[in-house]
Amino acid sequence: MNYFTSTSLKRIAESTVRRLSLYLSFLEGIERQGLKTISSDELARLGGTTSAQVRKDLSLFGSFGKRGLGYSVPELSEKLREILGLGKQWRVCIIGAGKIGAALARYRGFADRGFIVTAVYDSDQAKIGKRWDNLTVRSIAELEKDSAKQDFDIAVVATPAENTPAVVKQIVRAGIKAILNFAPVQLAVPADVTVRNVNMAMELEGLSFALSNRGD
Amino acid sequence: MNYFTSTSLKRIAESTVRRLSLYLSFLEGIERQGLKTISSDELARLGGTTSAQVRKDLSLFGSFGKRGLGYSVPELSEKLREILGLGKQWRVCIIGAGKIGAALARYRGFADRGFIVTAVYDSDQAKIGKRWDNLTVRSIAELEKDSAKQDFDIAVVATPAENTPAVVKQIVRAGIKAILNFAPVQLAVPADVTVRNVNMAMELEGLSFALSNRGD
DNA sequence: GATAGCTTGTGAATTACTTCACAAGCACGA
DNA sequence: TCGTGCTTGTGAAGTAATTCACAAGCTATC
Repeated sequence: MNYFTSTSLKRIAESTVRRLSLYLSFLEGIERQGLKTISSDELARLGGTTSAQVRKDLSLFGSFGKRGLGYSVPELSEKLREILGLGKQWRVCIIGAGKIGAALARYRGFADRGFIVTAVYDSDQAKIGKRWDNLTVRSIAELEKDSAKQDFDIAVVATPAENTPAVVKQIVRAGIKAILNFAPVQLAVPADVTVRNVNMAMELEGLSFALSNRGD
Repeated sequence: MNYFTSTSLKRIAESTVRRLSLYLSFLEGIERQGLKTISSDELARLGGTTSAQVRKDLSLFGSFGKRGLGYSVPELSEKLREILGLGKQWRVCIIGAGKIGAALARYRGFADRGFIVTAVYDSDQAKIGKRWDNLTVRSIAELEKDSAKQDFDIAVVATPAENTPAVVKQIVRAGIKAILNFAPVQLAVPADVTVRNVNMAMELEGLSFALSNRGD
């Protein structure tokens, strides 16, 4: 199923997708508590939004609730997992075997959600060949060739800012269409490659701004 | 200077603040290259946005450019640092001495930008008292009392989901007004507390969604 | 000191996102 | 079977963010 083409022609906003993700995490908690149904109003309260927003978000993909009753928790979870593409396992490679790369390679949250780290790359000769748990750090030069075999879905970029543009070129050349970027630079990629940035400096500066500009 | 009250009455959107942060990082790179001026058009290209957007963002805070010339790189950097509140040092405490907390405590990027980690807390007796570089892990029970002395500006939450609501209550009670949240839950805080969430699962799911819903 | 060439700053127009508000539908009890 | 109470799904209205488009202003050159 494909929500850009078959179901609807609407472009789905990134903010909507973030909320869907959030709703799913709430539903999983609620499922564990054993509750069977939930209303848009309760979901909204958990997510800090409005019930209309919740219903609108879901209505972009279909009609999953029952009037008068709310949404079936397991059914809606399942639908959200399907919408978000969490039914399958995604093959992830990490580029950059520094501190962040190392932390990510060990991060349990990846595997828990079906994101399997299958390789780690670096350009530093000193790091290439080192073993990390069950992975061996490989040369970035091998990425394109490896990708042909392993068919990576997602590349995680955890390289120093200055190396990043070159690394991104190689990722694109390897045909990978999704990038999770931890480097503090904006990536230049073709339109068919999706990038999500995680940039701690930016988050901290947002807090700094808020603290500096409160009503006092 | 306070951009909510004195300069303008406009509420500044989070997306605007993110972009300002991004512009600043570009300007710093350009400054190192020794270039003296930059146009809104060049900044826009670096940031993947439009020149009108750049000019609009900056115009919310004043008029920093010269028609025909562009913006002075050092002058605009300085203005942005001022707007973002980066002139001073912010006192940061980390709550949660697990893997993420440990990685964050050592993260150089904090100090580089004026965010000084001055304490680490946990509720686990096994962790309390351990030394981390020049910090000792303290009991979360001490947070409120410590904060009265140390006056933390920002709390970084890196606790397991289930402990997080209780931890957040203590942060709020300690009078801390800004939280960087790594826990995969939505925080309930009063309106005068600013929260930024860093949630890797959500980013990955965004990529998963994009991969699942491309035109094919 | 006039002209040409750029680039800003900003109202107006457009596009995107959120909220309102209510008809329609379901469950349950009388 | 009918009525009551609740909750969805969704057009319409409202709000927010982005882009357009152009007058105004600066620099350099002749």
